[in-house]
Amino acid sequence: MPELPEVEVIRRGLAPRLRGRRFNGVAEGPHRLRRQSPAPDFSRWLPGRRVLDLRRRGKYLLLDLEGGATLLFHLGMTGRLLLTPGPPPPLPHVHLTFRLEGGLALLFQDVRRFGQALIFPPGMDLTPLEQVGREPLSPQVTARRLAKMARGRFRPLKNFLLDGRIMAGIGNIYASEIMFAARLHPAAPVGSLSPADWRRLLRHTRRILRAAIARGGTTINDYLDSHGRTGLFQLDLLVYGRHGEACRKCGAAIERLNQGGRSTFFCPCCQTPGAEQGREGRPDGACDAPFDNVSK
DNA sequence: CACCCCACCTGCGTGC
DNA sequence: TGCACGCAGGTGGGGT
Repeated sequence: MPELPEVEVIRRGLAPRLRGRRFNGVAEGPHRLRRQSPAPDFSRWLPGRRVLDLRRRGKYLLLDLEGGATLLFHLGMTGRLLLTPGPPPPLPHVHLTFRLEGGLALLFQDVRRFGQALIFPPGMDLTPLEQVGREPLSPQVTARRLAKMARGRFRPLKNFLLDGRIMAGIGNIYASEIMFAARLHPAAPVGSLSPADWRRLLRHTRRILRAAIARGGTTINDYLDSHGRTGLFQLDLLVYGRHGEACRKCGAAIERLNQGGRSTFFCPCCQTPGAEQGREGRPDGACDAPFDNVSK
């Protein structure tokens, strides 16, 4: 579930309440996450240590602890980090309960258990981050660099966007939204994009990620922030989950495509392969749609 | 190396 | 009502 914007919203929600706060202890649930440190490791490095800062890398959330240890979280598809002021409520699927000073409890709840919670002792490499690509919201990513990484490659644009080793943090929802905004077809071989395509793609990537953060993320089914609140960006989605509905720009029916076992949503009219040049300068809604599309 | 595919889980909506 | 099936925001390991 949580992509870059959702993890960033969680980070911003937790940071002011966790900074400077000491961990007391940890309790495990009956089931383990896909990757989860053994309880003795948490017990060794958490109790008595203060949280110095919270960082995000891609979809990973990192808590820097006093003394140099790092607590790393990944929320997988359905993970939540909930901070409760008092005794934690008896919620289902809570796999870790971190107790902090002042009576706070940080709960890791995850229905599908694809999430990760790992403690790294001081000085140890954060191995999960080694493969994480550059931050799309940082100047480290440039259109030129993306074009270079795509040169000579034939993989579909959608797969390229979802490849976290290239740009970190883009998931299935925002990939579709970004390609729609940039008017690029999800199956387009990445090596075929022009420099202008890459500039447009990066510009919309940043715009959409920032807008989603400002809206508190996207809640489809499960996502809640650290206060237990939903996001609002689902109201701004233009293609994701809108299979069969009318494109908001041209009226054509949004289509669903299966790429690598995952759904991609796109407008067959606005995102026609190779049609970009011919459309420059034309207003929205002026693509050559098949006819029964300005409807509903 | 580049790329594909499935496994890992539970829950929910749909259609028969 | 019940049941089978498909699908869901993520990685990561193994195969071609």
